[in-house]
Amino acid sequence: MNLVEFYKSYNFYGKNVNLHSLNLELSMLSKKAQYAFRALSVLAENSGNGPLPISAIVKEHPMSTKFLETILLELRRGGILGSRKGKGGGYYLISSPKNISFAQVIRILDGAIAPMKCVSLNFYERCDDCDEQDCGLHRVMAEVRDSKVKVLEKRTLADLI
Amino acid sequence: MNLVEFYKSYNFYGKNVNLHSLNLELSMLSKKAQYAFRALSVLAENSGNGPLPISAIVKEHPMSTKFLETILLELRRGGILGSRKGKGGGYYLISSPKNISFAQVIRILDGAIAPMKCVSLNFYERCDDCDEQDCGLHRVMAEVRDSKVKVLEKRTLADLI
DNA sequence: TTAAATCCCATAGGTTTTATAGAGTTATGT
DNA sequence: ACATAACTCTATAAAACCTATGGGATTTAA
Repeated sequence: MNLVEFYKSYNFYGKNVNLHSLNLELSMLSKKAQYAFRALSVLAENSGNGPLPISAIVKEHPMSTKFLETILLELRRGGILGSRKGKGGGYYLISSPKNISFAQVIRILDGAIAPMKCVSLNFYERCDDCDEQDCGLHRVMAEVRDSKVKVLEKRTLADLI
Repeated sequence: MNLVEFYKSYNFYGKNVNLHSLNLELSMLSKKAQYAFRALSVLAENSGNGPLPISAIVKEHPMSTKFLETILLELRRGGILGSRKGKGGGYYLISSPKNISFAQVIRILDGAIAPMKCVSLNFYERCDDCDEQDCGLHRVMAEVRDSKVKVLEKRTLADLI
C-alpha cells in the first residue's frame, strides 16, 4: 500500500481528512534550500581553506550525496560557489560568508521571494486578475515581499556560523 | 491508525518519506488563496447586506465556480464565513472585514506562514536536523516568520476594498 | 595508472495543486 | 405542498512539481 492508496482508504471512513488538516502546507522553504543552507554553513566555516568535497559535507550533515550534488551544482551555476575537479577538489565559497545573503541562495534554488509573481522584483510576471495600480491584494503582498526581503538581504552565511 | 501514524510507519521502510520532506512549492501564495482573496473582497464590499451566492462572486471575478465552491466551504469550516442554503442563500462574512486578517485566511487555506515548520507558531513540528537552541538557519527563519506575521496580522479584508 | 572528485543528462516515483463531476441535502418563496 | 435555488459532500483526474537516484563522462592529483 502506498500513500495514495492509504489516503483513499482512509477517506472512505468519511472522516473528511485532507492533507491540509494534517498541516502539510506550502509557502515553505524547499528541502533543497534547507539542505543547501546546511551545506553552506559547513563551507562557510571552512572558508579560505580550499575546496571541500561533498563527502566531507555529508559527513557533517547526513543527506543524500547525489541530491546534494545537484544542489551544489546549481549554486555554482548561480555564482556563489566555485569548484575544483579531481582529487583534492571540491566546492568553496566564491566570496566571504558575510557577502553572501540568504536572499541570493533562495533566489537561486527556490526562485521568487515574493508571495506572488506580480509583486516579485526578480521574477516578475503580470497578473491578469487585477489592475496592479488599484489592487488591495497586490498592495499587501508587496508589503509582505518587502518585509521578507529586508530580512533575507541583511542576513548572510556569516549568521550561520 | 491515522495518517500521521501511517507516515511514521511508512518511513520505517526506508523510503525517506516524512512529513518534513513533503514541503512543496516556493514561498508563493497558492492559487486557492488568491481566488479566496478575490472572493473575500466581494464579500467584504457586500458586508452587512445578507448572503451573496457564488454566482454573484464569479460574475465579478471570473473563475471556476466549482473550485470556488470548495474554497468557500473551507473558509466556512475555518470559521470566517457563514452560509445560508436555499433560495436567496449564499455566503457572508461572519464578522466585520476589519476583524478578519490576511493571516487567518492564509492559515486556513495554505497553512503555516513560517518558512519552516520548526519555527511555526501554529503548525510547529520539531526539526531533526538541528538543535533549535543553536541553529543559525532557525534564527533567521524565525526572523522571517516574524516579519511576515507582522504584516499579515495587521492587514485585514478592509484593506481589500 | 588509479583513485577521487566534479559534471552532465535523463528519468522515476510520489505528492500536491488545481480543478471537475455528480448526486445529495436544505431552505426559501410562492 | 412544491419547485427551485443554493449549498454540501464524496470521489476522481490531470498536470505540475519536488525529491531523489543512476550511469557515465570528464578532470585532476599522486
